[in-house]
Amino acid sequence: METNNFLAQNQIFSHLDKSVLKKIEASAQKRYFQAGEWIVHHGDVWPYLFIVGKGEVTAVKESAEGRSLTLVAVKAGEIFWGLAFFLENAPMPAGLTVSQDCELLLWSRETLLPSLLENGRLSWELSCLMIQRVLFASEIVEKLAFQPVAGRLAHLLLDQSSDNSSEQLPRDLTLDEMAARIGSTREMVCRFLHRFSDDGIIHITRTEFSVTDRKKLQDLAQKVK
Amino acid sequence: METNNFLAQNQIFSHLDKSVLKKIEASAQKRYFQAGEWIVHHGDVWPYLFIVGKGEVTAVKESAEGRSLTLVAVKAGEIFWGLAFFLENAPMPAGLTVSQDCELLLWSRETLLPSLLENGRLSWELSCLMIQRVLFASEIVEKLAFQPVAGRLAHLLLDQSSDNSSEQLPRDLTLDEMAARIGSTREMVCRFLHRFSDDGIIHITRTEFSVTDRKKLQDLAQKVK
DNA sequence: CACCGTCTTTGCCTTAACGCAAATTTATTG
DNA sequence: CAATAAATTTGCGTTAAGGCAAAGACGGTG
Repeated sequence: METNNFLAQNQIFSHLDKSVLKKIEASAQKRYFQAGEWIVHHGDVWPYLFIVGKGEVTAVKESAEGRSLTLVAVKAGEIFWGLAFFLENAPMPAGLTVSQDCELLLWSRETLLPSLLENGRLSWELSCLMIQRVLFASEIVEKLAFQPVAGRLAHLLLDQSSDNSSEQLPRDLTLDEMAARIGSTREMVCRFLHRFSDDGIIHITRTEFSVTDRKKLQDLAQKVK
Repeated sequence: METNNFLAQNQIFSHLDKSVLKKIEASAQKRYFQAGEWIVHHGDVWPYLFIVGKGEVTAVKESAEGRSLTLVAVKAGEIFWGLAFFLENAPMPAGLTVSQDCELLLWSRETLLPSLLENGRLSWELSCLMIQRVLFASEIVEKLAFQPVAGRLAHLLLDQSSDNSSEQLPRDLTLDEMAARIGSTREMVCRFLHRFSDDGIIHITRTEFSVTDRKKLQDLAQKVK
């Protein structure tokens, strides 16, 4: 089974004995979802922890009036959970939706809890993982509270282009998706993209974009006005 | 020692054997701080976990231009930590400051980690605690992203007055402090307080306030425009 | 190729939020 | 009680952000 290998590569499970790993692996359910499907809706009680085998899952908050905010994208090899996995009967504060067709390996609370209680290291690693997510949330808060839209967008563009300095990159997010990630609207994103373009910071076409002045973009992202 | 009892009352430690508890308790340092002092500044690497014995500690994010956002208030009996307790060399994403003279019982990473690794239950409880904090952060995000200032302020007022329906309550937060909790400014808070008052939702004097129309206030807090 | 649905772009207008400065009130301390 | 500091309140002007609507642009698909 290649899955064995797959699990062992994960930060959380990597320190377990082979035997324990096998037991845990055997107790997992495999589930498949298609892009656009909801795995869980906001408010549901969902006591599962999962690792993404293939594809991508995103956690999304939604306001009554359709606006939404993407909190995190969980990619292949990464772990995520329903709140009720930890806190019984706690409803999801955000929904989970599938951004790319995916395969999940998931455990219910009852299934995994015994292993967690027996293995201090396993629980510890889980704590560390959660801390990383706390950190991530903390950044979102900071940006929402202090950075104006321009700064948040600049940040997003930097993430997207990572280090690929000045290459042409496909625009694989729609304006609505970008807006959802930075907590704004389609129109705002569009305007700022073109403003950046006018200022010679990025170059943009309908299908591609490239960062021409990475430094200025970083300045914008830093400016914690 | 009454401290023994104190620790045992905590969610995290309550399930430990007396012997383990004693060992953990013995390994803690006691530290005292005065209101206004900083325990750690944003950006510092601080590998400690602590429980508040007396007083209150708050976690605060600050922008370059003096504006600040209070993330959480840690009260007596509650636990908090520096990021580096979990992630080596990770700098604090927020500072910790003392809102009321306090006594902390704290452990360094090296001190407590062995106990965590040995005791699955202890690590697990810690995970659960962190999840509660994640949840809290998630609410902050939601409010910042979707709720206008009025809604966030309404929320704060409801928290402050908890269930004490229509009693007169002391105004123990300054406008600046309120502003810091909802991510806005002194002036905004002042204006909305008086607007609420004009609308007959609250009654307010310089030193006290009371909620006269709890339902309307809840409506405002709900309105996830 | 014509049609449809989705996405992007832009102009125009409204509102929310903020910053500054000044006036006023309250608290504190010698 | 005077003097000073801190906190509150208000007016006024500015900017950021958003909503609506209409006009392109594009990619399919029949």
